[in-house]
Amino acid sequence: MEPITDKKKIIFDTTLTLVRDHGFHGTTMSLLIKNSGVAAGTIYHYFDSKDSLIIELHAYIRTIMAAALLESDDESKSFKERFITFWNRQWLFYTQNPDALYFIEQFVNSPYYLRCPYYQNDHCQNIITRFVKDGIEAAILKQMNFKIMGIMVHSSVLTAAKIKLKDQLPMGPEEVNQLVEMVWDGIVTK
Amino acid sequence: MEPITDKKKIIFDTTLTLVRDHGFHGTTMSLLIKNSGVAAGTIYHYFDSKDSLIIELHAYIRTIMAAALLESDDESKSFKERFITFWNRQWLFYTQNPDALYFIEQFVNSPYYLRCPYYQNDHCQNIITRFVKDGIEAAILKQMNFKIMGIMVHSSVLTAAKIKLKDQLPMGPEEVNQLVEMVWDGIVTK
Amino acid sequence: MEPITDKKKIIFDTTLTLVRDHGFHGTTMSLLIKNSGVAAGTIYHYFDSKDSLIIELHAYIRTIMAAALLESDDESKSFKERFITFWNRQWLFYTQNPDALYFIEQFVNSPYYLRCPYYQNDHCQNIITRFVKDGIEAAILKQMNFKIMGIMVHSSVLTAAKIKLKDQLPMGPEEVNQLVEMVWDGIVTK
Amino acid sequence: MEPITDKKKIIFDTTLTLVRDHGFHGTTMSLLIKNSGVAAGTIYHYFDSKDSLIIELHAYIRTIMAAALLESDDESKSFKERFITFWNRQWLFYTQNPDALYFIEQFVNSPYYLRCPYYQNDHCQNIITRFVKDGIEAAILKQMNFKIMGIMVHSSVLTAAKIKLKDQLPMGPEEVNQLVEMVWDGIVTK
DNA sequence: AATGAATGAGGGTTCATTCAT
DNA sequence: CATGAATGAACCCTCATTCAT
Repeated sequence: MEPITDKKKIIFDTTLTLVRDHGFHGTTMSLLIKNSGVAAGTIYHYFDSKDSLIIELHAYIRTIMAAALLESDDESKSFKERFITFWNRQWLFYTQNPDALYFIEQFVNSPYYLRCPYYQNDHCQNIITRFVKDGIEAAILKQMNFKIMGIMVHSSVLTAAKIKLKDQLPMGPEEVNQLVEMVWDGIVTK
Repeated sequence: MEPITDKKKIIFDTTLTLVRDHGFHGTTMSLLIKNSGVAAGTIYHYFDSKDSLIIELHAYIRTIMAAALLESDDESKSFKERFITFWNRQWLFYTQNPDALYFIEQFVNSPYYLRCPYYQNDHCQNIITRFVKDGIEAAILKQMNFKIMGIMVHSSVLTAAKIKLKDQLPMGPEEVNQLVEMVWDGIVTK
Repeated sequence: MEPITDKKKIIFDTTLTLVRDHGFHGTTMSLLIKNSGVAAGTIYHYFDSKDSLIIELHAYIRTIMAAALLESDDESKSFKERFITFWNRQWLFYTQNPDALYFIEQFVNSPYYLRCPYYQNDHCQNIITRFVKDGIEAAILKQMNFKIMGIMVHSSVLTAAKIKLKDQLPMGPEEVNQLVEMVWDGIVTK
Repeated sequence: MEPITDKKKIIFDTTLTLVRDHGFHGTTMSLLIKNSGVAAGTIYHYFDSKDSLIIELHAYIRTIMAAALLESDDESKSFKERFITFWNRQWLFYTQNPDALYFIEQFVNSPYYLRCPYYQNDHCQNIITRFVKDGIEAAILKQMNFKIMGIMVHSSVLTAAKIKLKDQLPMGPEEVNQLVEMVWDGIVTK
């Protein structure tokens, strides 16, 4: 990925905020122009179209997210401990980047998603999936399709983060621990 | 709920299909007019605006879904068996009504949702939540906030159904059974 | 003119109020339907179109106005006294029927007016004009085109009434008397 | 007042013509777009809405009119001569700018007018009113509310111009002189 | 006579996008 | 690189009007 210029970053960040506040549909180019302070022509200098801006923004978020998730995985620890770390790291990313979460949720459930080149083999969850795969092969986790299990685990993070962000139910450290235990109990071999 | 006139039903059904094919934003009134065969004025005779059509459609789907889920719950069976039945019934509804699933997913992740009167206490999942609550109180299920558990369980159905509908991973009866077991193992008291 | 049925009167009166409140353009058929409580079909039973409703309403107002103005003209009085009576009668009609005044003002300045059969020889002011004509022929009033003088006199009533109705300038009996005197001094032979 | 760009002037002029030909209501945006040759988006680049276009156009006409009326007032002449000059200048403006006259008449009798910031203290007639005020204070004119007299005088010009433009009654220099004399005789102290 | 559901042309307006500067 | 005036297709919606009941 080419280095991201200042203008591009401004455009990305503004779009992200707009999508959170006005939804996908409500994020019009004219709003983006107004809020970013970047001229129409300039935006079209960096992006072919609104669609490709959205798609590139999605890729950009994935890059950031991947960086956040790939921090040191201490292989000396137990598998369960490593799983909990993975789950929490993803949880942290989503809860600390609510704009990104909201954007991704909208993106994945929109026709845009179908146009992504990586649409097939990636649900922003490759990392967790690969880890899960190892667990299944080592017979620590239940014997089932690892991709399905990966998606289910990732979905549990996503759902938990959305509950947290909606701020209508208690979701402190205790509740989070309960949740990870619940997910772990579900996937681990009995 | 008042009886739904023919015209209203036609409008609802056409909208549902359109949202699946073109997404929320791509479902324009002119498309709806063309595909439903109902005149613009007529649509606005029944609905105040496009927005309220969408919101009413959501309420309509929920009514249908509730009816599908509330079929006889055999209390003589074991709690686990009853849970599996609940899970499967919801799964069936989503996989047999993919338009509804797609619509709901878009709806819930859009600014529309915030405007629903029932936004607070209902995620189209009250039924499963109430059941889960009983299980927790009976100490069959883990001691945790029942609303959170309800949302998590419902989310597992939703995610599974989406995997099925995307049709890129195997999701036959066997996989479904594995999934329900996985979810059950997660929530049941150890 | 045929006797006016109840429904017709309701429609007329509602239209008059609507035109005052929302202006000519803002008086839509659907508003009229809602406010009058008369069904769309019924309105179209009595009137060919919105245009003809408006035009008939204008004719209706003129009939009412003519009746109000044609009250006994005491020919034994002096010409000036009779003039003042005429002026005041017209003034009273306009100030007591502001809806009618507002309607007429809008009507006369709209393309509707051109379509009136009586457009040519009547400015709702025939009565004053005929009276003025007598005064000119009797050399009491200045020698000039009597139609022009009639229009000018009528215009003075209209303008005075509008000032009164706008209620931003003092317009009590004294001011009205000053005004009639002013107009009289203008038209009377020196 | 900021300098008016070419596009804005084209839009103004086209609107003025359209309002004369089709009335206020009949001046649709699509007609304006077609006749002006300016794209829809461009019109909305300069004006917030059709309403504000109309309101700004009114302000624009007033500016032009004020300029036309404010030409040299020779204070060495007699008050009557100066009055006649004022009256005639206003008369000339209206008869030479019939579009403007027709527009103003419609505007003043429409709900738009109420939304003007200058609605209260200005009937496009401040100039004549100020002049009249001086005459009253100098006891040349009758003792009465100067604002009312100003409105009445202005109304006489307006009515005379409308007679002229309707072209159904003779309104040559002679008739105009008769009219000014009539108005003067009305307002001057006896 | 009276209703009001149904119509669809046309209303005002916004949109993503372009291009001369 | 950057600008923002200009574009016109397409948007949502309202309108006067009709007609089966």
